[in-house]
Amino acid sequence: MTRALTRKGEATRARIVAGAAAEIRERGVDEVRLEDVMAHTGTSKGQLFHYFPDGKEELLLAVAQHEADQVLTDQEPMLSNLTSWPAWQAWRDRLIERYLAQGVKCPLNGLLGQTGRRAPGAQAIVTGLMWRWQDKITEGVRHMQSTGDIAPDVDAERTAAALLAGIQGGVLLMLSTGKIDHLEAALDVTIERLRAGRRDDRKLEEVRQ
Amino acid sequence: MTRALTRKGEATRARIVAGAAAEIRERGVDEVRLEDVMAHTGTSKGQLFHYFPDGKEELLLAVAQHEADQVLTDQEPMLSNLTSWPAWQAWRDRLIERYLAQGVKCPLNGLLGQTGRRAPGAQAIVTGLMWRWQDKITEGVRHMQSTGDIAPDVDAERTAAALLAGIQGGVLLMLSTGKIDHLEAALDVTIERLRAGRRDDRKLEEVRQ
DNA sequence: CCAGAAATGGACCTGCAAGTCCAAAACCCG
DNA sequence: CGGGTTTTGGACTTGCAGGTCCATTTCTGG
Repeated sequence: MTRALTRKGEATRARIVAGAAAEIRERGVDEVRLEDVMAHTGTSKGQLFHYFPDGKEELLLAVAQHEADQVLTDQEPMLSNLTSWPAWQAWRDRLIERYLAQGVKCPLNGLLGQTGRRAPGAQAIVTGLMWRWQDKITEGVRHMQSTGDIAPDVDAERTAAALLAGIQGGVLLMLSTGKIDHLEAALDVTIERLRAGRRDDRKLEEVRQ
Repeated sequence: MTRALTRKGEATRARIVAGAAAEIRERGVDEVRLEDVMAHTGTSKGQLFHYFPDGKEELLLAVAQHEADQVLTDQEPMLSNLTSWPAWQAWRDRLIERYLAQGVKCPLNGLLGQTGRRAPGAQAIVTGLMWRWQDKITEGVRHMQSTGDIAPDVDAERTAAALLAGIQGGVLLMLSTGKIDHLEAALDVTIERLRAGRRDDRKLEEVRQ
């Protein structure tokens, strides 16, 4: 019943989701009409409601999932290999690069605020994304602790939460200011301090000896 | 010409803005119809368009300004007196308290994403708010440096940017997770490290002597 | 090649919410 | 008071975007 999609159907559905996502990134959630999606993807209204019987809401949900997946994928393989300071730097650079390229077009922007109220499901998708994201960072911090690059008394979970907050806020501020400074500051200050804290410890030990 | 409001008119206008703001906080920007505002403020359509000739857009702009002003006001007098560690703590506590009380109802939420595209003016309002906010924090950091509580080599501007990003991200994450953990983590980790950095320096100096 | 199912196109319907308009009431000031 | 202005109420218009429907075409499996 729920499974009745031909290969062609599958393709069309994917095309609609991708097109809608692009359109939303470009114009914003509430500026996008179904008609825009149709024009942009070369589909008809019949198709839209064939693949998304619940209409716009269902489509937005699919787009949300699509975009959320993309966010983490774009950070790989760096995000899953935060095992040395150069690796952290590479991840940091990738983030900056990605959001610089993306500019003001943030896929999650609309998802959080507006869509979040409309579709309760969207909220869940975003929340899930954030958890996964934070888990990856926590994992990275723990690994650095295991190699002695980060002091063992650092609360990995808490630090990851703070760093994630900094990233999200940095992106958010980029949306209104148009500059990437806050994202850079949040990333660099946090990472620098993680390193510096350890370096100070070492200095302390060196001096004490 | 631009000035033709009686005291009564002034009052009505203010009532409309305040009512609309409340409604938006409660239901979200795009769920609020002019009719809702009318019902909630006991006004008629004629009045709405009398005080806001450009309609919804102009009203939203007025609401944005109203809310933006409120955000900083709510942090006073702490925000303007970040002159000791207890003062920083008091400010931090005020922020947490405020956002805990506010819950998921963030006035800026809609302003950034959705309204930002609709009304270019709203973008400017939010950006202005962020600048003023960051300036206050920078000032606080500088003051702490002048009293020797924060190391002089700390980049005040950059640190403030990172802290502001953390706050914004923390609030944002609260909107989707419903928990205040990220905001707490962002504030505490950053402030703790500002203090710890200095403490380490002192330890270093003590040990060296 | 042929049923039956899926995919497609597009005309049509419908409801709603922003915006218009004007007449009546309240108000201000000399 | 009284004339002019502001304020108020609410009926009416309008456009639009989401959603419905069905006829037609294309695909799939045997």
